[in-house]
Amino acid sequence: MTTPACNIGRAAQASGVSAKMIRHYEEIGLIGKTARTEAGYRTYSDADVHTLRFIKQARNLGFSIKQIGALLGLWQDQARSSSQVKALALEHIAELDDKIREMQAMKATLERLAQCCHGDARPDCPILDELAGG
Amino acid sequence: MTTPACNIGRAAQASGVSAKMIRHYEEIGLIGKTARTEAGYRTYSDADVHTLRFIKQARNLGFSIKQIGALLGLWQDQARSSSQVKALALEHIAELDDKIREMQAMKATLERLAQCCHGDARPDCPILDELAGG
DNA sequence: CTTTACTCTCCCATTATGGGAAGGTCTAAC
DNA sequence: GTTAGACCTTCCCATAATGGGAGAGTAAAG
Repeated sequence: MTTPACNIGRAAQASGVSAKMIRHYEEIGLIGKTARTEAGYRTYSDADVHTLRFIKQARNLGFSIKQIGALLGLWQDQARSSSQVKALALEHIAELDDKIREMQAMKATLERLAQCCHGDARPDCPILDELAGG
Repeated sequence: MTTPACNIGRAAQASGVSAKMIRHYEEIGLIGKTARTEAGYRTYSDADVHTLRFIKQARNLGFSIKQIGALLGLWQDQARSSSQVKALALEHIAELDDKIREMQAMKATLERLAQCCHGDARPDCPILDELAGG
């Protein structure tokens, strides 16, 4: 039962990862070296495409490439413990939370300033005043 | 009244922008070409340092370099209208909001998955199942 | 003078993604 | 059979903002 293989273009379409990125992931070692035809074309089995979809999903959730490498390792490790996976997820949740809070603080400040700014033809502006250290 | 001038190190300390970044901002044209001593050392007037502090404040609020370029232009333009400044601020607020919402969505999904994951020594894990497209 | 602290310019790295060029290959239609 | 168009290959460049470090010159203080 030879697994049906496909080109990089088809793998890209099927996984949602661009061909450019698939090559990149191979280059940086996130995925193993891909099988090639005699002519040098990369070929992807269903399992390969599945891996790419996994990566895509993880990227959609904001995991970094490094984290995805760890997730892939756990995914393929039958002896993993779910606590390891959960730890990675919680770590990422904490990162997201930090960034969210940082941005919310920025947004709150900007909204306050924008509310104070009359926003008409006159030049005086509390936003610029704040930036200038007023 | 010659404005007291200082080295890049002092300007960095006084503005909160690293020397590396100050040079970079000059290179990309965010700030004008800096005055030099005969030996080639950059010198910064109080006004220059003030500009750097402005940039630092804007960075703290998450404005991009491009946006800061626009803000600097308005700051130095006596004929500006506050509506122009406000528009930039509102644009940036909208960007922040998009990113915040995106991250909150990621976080919500991850929290849901993490809650479902028992997080013990067993290998089965809904987080991996989700990434694998379960 | 010599040491120490500073500065200069270059080059490289990061993170994730894409654009584009120059050239080889596959396929379908003629 | 040949050819056009779609696809693939590698290689280089670019983005945004920041930093590290090397090698060489300069400033200031001992």
